[in-house]
Amino acid sequence: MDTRLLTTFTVLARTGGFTAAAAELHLAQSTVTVHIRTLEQDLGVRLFDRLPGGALLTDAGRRLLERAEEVLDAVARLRAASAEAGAVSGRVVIGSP
Amino acid sequence: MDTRLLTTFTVLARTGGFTAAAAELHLAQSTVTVHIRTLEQDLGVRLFDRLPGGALLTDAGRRLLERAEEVLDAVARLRAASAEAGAVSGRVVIGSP
DNA sequence: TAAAAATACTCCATAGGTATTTTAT
DNA sequence: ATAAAATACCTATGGAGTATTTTTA
Repeated sequence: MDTRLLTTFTVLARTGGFTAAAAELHLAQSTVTVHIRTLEQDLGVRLFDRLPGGALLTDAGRRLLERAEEVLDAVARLRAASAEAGAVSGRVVIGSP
Repeated sequence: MDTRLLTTFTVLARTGGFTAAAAELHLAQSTVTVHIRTLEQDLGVRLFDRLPGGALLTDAGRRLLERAEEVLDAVARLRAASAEAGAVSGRVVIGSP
C-alpha cells in the first residue's frame, strides 16, 4: 500500500472536493480521482459520495478515515525515529573515503 | 511510502539473508537489494550490515524494526476495518443498474 | 445548466526480472 | 574459493499530466 493514497484520502475528506484537494496536494484533479478510485478498489469500500457540490464521506469512509490517520501517524513516528537514529549513527571517516 | 518496503525489511530482519528473504517474498534477490537500499535512502539510515554470511540488523535497524511493524499493524487494522465495512455497505439494486 | 468529477490519451519514470560482477572472509 | 550481495541492463507496467466529456442536483 502506498501511503500517499491515504494522504490524498485525508485531504479530500477535509477539503470536501477533488479539485480543492488536488490544489492542496499539488496534483492534477484527475490524479486525485485515480488515487481515490485505486484506494476504494484496494479496500473494497466506497469512501466518498460524489455530489455536484463536491465529495462527501460515506459512513464507511468516516470510520476508515481514523484507521488511515493511524497509519499515517505510524509512518510519521517511523520517520521521526529514523531522523533520531540518523543523527547519531553514521561513520566518521578521516582522510579519503 | 510504499509499505511493501517495510514488509521486505521485516522479512529480511527475520531471515537474515537477502536470498532467503527473496525466496520467502517471491521476489528476485536483486529486488530485495533495491527495496532495502530504497528504504535506507528514504529514511537516511543504514538498516543492515552486509556480511559474507548474510545481513545483520544494525542498532538503528533493530530500533526502527519495531516502528516498521507498527506501520504494518496499522495497515492490517485498516484492511480489517475495510473488510468489515465492505460486508455491510454497498447498494441494493432492484431491476437494471 | 453549471459546477465538479470521470475519462481518454500520452509520455515518462520506475519496478521487477535475468544475467553477471563484485565483495569479504 | 565460495557464498552472498551489488550492479548492469532491459522490458513492461503504471503514475501523472492535459484536454475533454459526462454527470447530477
